[in-house]
Amino acid sequence: MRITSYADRLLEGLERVDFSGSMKDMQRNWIGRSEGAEITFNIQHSTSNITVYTTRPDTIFGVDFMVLAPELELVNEIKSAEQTKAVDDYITYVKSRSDRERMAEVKLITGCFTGAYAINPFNGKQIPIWISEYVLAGYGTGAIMAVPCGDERDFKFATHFNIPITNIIGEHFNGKEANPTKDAILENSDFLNGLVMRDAIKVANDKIEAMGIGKRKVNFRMRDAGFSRQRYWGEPFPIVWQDGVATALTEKDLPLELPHVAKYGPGPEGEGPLANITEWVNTPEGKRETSTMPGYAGSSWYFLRYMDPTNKEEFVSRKASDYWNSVDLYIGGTEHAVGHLLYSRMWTKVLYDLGYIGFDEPFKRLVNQGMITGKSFFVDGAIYSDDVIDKVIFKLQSHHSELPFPFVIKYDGINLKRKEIRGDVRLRNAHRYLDSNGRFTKSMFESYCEFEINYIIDFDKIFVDWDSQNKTESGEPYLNGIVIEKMSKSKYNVDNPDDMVEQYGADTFRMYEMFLGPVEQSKPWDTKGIEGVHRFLRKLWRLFFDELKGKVWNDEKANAAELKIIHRAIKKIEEDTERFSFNTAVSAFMVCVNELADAKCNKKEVLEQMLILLVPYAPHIAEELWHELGNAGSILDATYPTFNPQYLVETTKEYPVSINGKMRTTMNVALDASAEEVELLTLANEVVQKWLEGKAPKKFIFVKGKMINLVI
RNA sequence: GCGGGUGUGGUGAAAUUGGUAGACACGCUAGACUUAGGAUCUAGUGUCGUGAGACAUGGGGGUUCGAGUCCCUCCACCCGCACCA
Repeated sequence: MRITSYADRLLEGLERVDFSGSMKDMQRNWIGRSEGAEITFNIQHSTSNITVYTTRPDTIFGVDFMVLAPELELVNEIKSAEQTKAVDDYITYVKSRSDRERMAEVKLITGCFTGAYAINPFNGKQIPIWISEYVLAGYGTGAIMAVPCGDERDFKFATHFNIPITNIIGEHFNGKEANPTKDAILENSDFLNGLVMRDAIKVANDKIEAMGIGKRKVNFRMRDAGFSRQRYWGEPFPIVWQDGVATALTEKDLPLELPHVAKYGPGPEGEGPLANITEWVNTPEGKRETSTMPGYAGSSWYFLRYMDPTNKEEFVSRKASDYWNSVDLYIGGTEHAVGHLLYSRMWTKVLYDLGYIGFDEPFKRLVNQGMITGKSFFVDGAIYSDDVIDKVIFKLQSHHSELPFPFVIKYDGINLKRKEIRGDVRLRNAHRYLDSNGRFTKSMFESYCEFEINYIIDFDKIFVDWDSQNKTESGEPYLNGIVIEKMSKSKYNVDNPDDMVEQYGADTFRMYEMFLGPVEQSKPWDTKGIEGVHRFLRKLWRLFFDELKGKVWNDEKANAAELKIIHRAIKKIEEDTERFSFNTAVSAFMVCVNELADAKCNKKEVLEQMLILLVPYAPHIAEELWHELGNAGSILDATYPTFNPQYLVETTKEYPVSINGKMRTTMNVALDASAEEVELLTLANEVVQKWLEGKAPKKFIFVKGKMINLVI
């Protein structure tokens, strides 16, 4: 799927949407637009040439060598007779290395001289051509011009292989490290001499294009995406094949649905599971395509279908999509930043270009909820008895997913020995075995092991070896290798929400998630606090029904104090909800319920207002109590309460009184008192007089409605 | 390495515009009611100090009558990306 064709528009569209800065950065970074030039170099004693991509054509006179990706066919063409063996050996070496190894050993400098030379088109200088795995075949042209005085990797490469370095930036280059500046004045650079590099880029590009040896070029890091999967779960392609020709199904045969299958095994010759269902694959028109679409196919446009879900003619009518327009608010995680959220933006643009919808960005506003983090426990090594070391190590390396646990050992009581395992070893699901202080102690470890392993070994040794400083008050040792990280099945640090919903109900769970902290922040998951929210909902219920007395709610008229309580809540909850501050809104509900309980207010007039506010936070209990109050119809159709400021009007304020900025006492003063009146009251205050010690204050500061401060 | 974010009690956090730091909860300590409590209610709970008070928002500096909030600087942790020429 040619998402690269939309790269520029995907960048441009980011200017028009309300996404977080980091989300925009991640997408920009992923698209990875760079402006530069392609320059073609002739090769000495050869009719072939090399085209490199560079963003710094201004450094063309600092080129000391060229580097090709080892995979390029050109390498075999140009390698000299003397270097053939070395080049072939190097290519073999590169092929033997996995991507994993390459990534893990970025700092390892490897490479090989090809024996060939390129010619600098401006000064005719011979430039040795090397190959190295640090140049990627898939980006740009797979070839670079190396400028060691200005590029860190080029510099390290040159130093490693003793390639002489040309300095084109004078004192800006110290010979010890590259300087990637664009602000230096060029030297040793022929027609670019004396120019600031930033400006020289344009001059060099103009000259390169005028000479016909290259052209300006924009590159993207983003790649096109494969659009088929050898899997069962995914939309099937409405395509049949006959004699190698693909034909689309006619509309009367749509939609094409997945056939039901008994099992999902892979098909023959690496095909997907659908290939096993011959009665589905073989049609009179030919063989069906057996690959299915990737996950991002459906997720790229489902929100459009929601606008017109029963439409049998089109995926969405223009009338419906014009009415609903793009999504006003999307709440989702950053993990979709460069997948789903980029693909759906592209699809929307495609559908817009085809005229099917009238907007080209799917989501107007995007709020990223923070990740829920979990505690993971690690050990950096283990103690084994000799007879099982080999077995355990083998299991670690070859069956990592089946790894039982590094302490699965038979301890013979004598032959203990510490064996380092490469990398930390995760104690799977150890977070379920913590003491009340969240520590993984020796006794918790014992219950953990009974569950996981067959043999128990010398615990004291493990715990003491780990860190002898870690002791609980009772002297019990505990492990300290805790990492707070993303909660994830693959990290074995998850808690299943279903269990909590089972125990407390969906309202409690929902509200607790909101209560944890700001939506956009990542938060540690700790189920201890859930009790507080659950208690709140029970307390709310008791405003309506008493355990012994039954119904306690009544139809009495609310008094001023009660109206003040509920209107303060209306104001706060509405404001907090508007700014996505759900945690403080939940606390406002708690304050409201606490105050109503203290005031012994069980009045329907007040309570039903609160229930309507509560709908988005605890929908089930709100709906249920709404009906208990004798209301017909759903609470969802009730009118949202309107805040009335007159219930909150105050005539006096309890002012904080500070001396030199430090709060010393408070004073109740009428809100309409003048500054002069307040000053007299302040100076007469007992606490203030004590601090003044008979002296006159240097300065009196009064901020109406806020505070009083005396400088002495 | 580059980009983004976060640091406040024992814990999750609040403080929306520079104006009473710790709201609201969890946990903990007492007590009440109870055959019982994993129910409910009451009181207390940042640290030090008998007290008046002193010290407290990652560390250090600054601006201000006043700083969690603004400025400079350093540190730690988390999340992305990572040989992108």
